[in-house]
Amino acid sequence: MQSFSEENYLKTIYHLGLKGSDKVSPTAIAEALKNNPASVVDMLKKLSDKKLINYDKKKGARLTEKGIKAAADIVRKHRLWEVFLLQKLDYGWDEIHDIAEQMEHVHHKELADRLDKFLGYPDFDPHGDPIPKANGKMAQTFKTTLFEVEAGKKYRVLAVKDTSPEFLQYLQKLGITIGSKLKVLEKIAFDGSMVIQAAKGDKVNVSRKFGESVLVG
Amino acid sequence: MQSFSEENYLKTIYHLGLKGSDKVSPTAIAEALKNNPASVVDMLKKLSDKKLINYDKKKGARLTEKGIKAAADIVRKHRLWEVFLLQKLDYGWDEIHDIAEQMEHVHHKELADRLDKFLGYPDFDPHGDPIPKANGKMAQTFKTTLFEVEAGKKYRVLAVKDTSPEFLQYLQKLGITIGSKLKVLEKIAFDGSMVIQAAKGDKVNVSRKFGESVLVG
DNA sequence: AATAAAAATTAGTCTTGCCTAATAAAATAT
DNA sequence: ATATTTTATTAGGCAAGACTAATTTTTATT
Repeated sequence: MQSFSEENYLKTIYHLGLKGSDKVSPTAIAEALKNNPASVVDMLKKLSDKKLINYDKKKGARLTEKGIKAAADIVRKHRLWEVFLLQKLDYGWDEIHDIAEQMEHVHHKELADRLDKFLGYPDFDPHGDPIPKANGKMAQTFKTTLFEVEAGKKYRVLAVKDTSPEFLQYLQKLGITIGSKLKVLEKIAFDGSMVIQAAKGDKVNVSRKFGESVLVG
Repeated sequence: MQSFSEENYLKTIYHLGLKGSDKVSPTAIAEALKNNPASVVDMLKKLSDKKLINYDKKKGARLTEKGIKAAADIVRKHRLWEVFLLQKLDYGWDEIHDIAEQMEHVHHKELADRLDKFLGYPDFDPHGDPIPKANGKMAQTFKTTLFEVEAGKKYRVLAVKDTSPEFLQYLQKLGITIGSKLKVLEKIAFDGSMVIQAAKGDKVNVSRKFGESVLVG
């Protein structure tokens, strides 16, 4: 069993490993965790001893099979709890992350599976990130942004990429929430903006930035 | 904000304060937490400094207003999560305590209230213990054990007092679970045992110990 | 290749929360 | 009232996980 701190490192290495194409270095980890690089080196040593990572100055930190399993489990729980908090407790998009950050560390062998079942086996969390399955695999992150879709069609809002209060308040003002239906009326080639209409809203023109922040399907 | 450890001390002092008639002493706390008394003394000093308790060798540890609020909040979350785990995730009576022990430390100002609402404002947890309300008050713990009831009447199982695997397996074997209806057919004065019949079960004679472990209403 | 800049590492410290051992204080028994 | 036992407290240590400062190694620049 890992400590909270160890789990946070594993999670960070997992994310950095998937994201960046370059190696997962102590400085990168330190930056992500807002820790000191010296502390990171200590921890990398510890995680190496526990066979959760392989660390090599050249290649950076790499999760072992065991480490991947542990990290994916934490990410899985994090994202499942986010779904729970949003769907069941009616929390806002901007609040769920910090709470899930705590809940992901709750341990019990069947917890993730039971929660998954209770929530109806969701594939994505409310931020559009795929939820790892029990086997560690995850749905291909096939997110389409509103910006990419064709004019004239209807879509459903699946998630959002931006969780700033400003954006969320704007969405609220437009009557858009997760699950809302949107119709794309027109795409303006000039600046990437588009005219859309929410189920029970007026026609509005939204910016390219807006379009890129809304995930639909 | 308190650390996990501080929260566990507060919770323990809260419970010991309600239960026992005598003072909450370092040894009593140490025993409950399976800690060394010396460690307890350290922590009592710390909690005193934080104005969460008053400690006096004569009177023992007493929660301040602030301490009561903090402790009740933890207990509230613990018991609400127990209800969640049992009702929503279908965990067994014997498993929920340890998980709730972890979940009670998740912080967010509205969390308890939202969870409470989601669960339909339950008054008792699955072990029959009253759930503190948002204001810190709790329903009078008016638990009737099966042992105390009259013969000839029907009751509903509200909770259980004993959570040993042996007892829970026995219940399962008898087809009894939370919410089950029971009919008390006969009470045997000789040894306090009684003949009962579960909704879809046969007549069985159960011991006094059994009767005292089942809470009904 | 020499030098400057950035990254990694080591050494030493701090805080939290626990421990053991030793001592002081209080309660209980004789 | 004194001796014994129990309880509380102090002192000193330890491990985890963070930090700063100093040093070494690596990478980039000229």
